[in-house]
Amino acid sequence: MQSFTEENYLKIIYHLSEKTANVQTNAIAEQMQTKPASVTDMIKKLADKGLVDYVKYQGVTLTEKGKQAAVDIVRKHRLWEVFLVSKLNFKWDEVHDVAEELEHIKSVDLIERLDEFLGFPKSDPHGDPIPDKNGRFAKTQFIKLIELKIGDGGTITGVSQHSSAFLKHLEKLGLTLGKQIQISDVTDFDGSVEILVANKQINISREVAKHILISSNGKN
Amino acid sequence: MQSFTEENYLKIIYHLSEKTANVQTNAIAEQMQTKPASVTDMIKKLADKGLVDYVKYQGVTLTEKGKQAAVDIVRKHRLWEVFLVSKLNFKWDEVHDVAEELEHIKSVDLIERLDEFLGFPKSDPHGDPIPDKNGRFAKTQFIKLIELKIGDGGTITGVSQHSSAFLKHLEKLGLTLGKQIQISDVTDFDGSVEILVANKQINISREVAKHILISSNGKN
DNA sequence: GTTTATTTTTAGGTAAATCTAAAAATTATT
DNA sequence: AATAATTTTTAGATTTACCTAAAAATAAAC
Ligand SMILES: [Mn+2]
Ligand SMILES: [Mn+2]
Ligand SMILES: [Mn+2]
Ligand SMILES: [Mn+2]
Repeated sequence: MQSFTEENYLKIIYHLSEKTANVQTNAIAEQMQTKPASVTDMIKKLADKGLVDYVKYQGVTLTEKGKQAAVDIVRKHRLWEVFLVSKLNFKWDEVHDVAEELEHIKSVDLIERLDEFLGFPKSDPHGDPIPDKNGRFAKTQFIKLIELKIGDGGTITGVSQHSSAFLKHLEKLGLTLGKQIQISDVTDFDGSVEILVANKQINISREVAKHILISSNGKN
Repeated sequence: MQSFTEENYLKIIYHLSEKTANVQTNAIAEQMQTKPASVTDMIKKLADKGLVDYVKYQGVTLTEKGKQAAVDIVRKHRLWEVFLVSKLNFKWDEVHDVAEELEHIKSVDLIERLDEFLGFPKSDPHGDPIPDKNGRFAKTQFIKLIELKIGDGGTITGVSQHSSAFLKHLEKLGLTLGKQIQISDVTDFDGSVEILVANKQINISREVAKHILISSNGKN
């Protein structure tokens, strides 16, 4: 059984592992909003518990056991986010902090029943996939909106940025999950993208386009 | 903002306050499953924070501020218990430990929305009243089943014992909240009580009868 | 009203998770 | 390859919530 803090470390290491195999001390410290010295201490503890493989100065990788623990927390986090949005009418930009606490409630029964209550959702309010109780993810095929060509279209199925500011901005633009979009034009000057959504033409910055994930219908 | 531990202390002091005005160190230690020395440490901290009034060797009483904090936790605990039973199909004997964790989630928004989602329940699965967001309890008029006379009847509206063993036993006897009962006889020999419930005569021990709360219809 | 028992507090210490400041290892730059 | 910059680790403290053992205060019994 892990402490809250250990669980938070495991989850962060898990997410950082998607970018680089060996996760660095400083990267963890930044995410945990703590100091590198503290991270080194915790890494040693996690290594002792067999949750990470650790070679001094070389960063860490999750062991199978550590990965399972991490995925379990991700599962809980995302299921709670679904609960907050679909049952308690939270907005998608309001759920993260609360889920950050709820994910640590320890009861296998609770999370299985919650999963059932929610109808076994496959993704959370930000489009992120929810692993099943065995830790398996449904395969997802996303492409960044920025990578689409003029004439390409698809459905908004996720975001790769979870800040409240970004999510509120998308909402104002009408760019929420499930919306159909099509690329009308790409501006040479600033890389901004002209898209057709709900029969309206809107312009979004390159920065915004980078963080919208599309399940593509291919060319049109 | 209080820590989990501080919150647990406040809640326990609150419950013990219902029996005696000045709550003793040893009583707190027993409930917290810790040692009296640890309790003294924590009491000092709570006194420093203005949550309890403390006179050495004389026990503690909650200040207005401490009482509010305690009632707030009781509110969360009971609302979560309702959620677990009414939405996730937990049994009334399975909810306590999980609610013990959930009650510490810090989000005013969350608990107000949960309250609304549950339809502003007035009592929890054990019949205990749920304070509103201002900390006010609806008045309740309970009488212990053991105190009823032959011929008296009423509705089961609460229990004063929350152990899983007791609750499972009640369930097996068909003595759940809302059931109508009437006293048929009281045995001189062992003080056990003969009652009529759902058209059946059953016998319950004095010990069981002590912990069932009835809203009485008076004599019959 | 002493003596005894109980309750409560103090003294001193441990473990978890953090910190700052300084040392060591690794990586990048000339 | 030597020097500089960056990253990471150690050393030594701090805070929170505990503990045990011993001392002090209060309550109960004789
Ligand atoms: Mn968390
Ligand atoms: Mn999410
Ligand atoms: Mn609790
Ligand atoms: Mn209850």
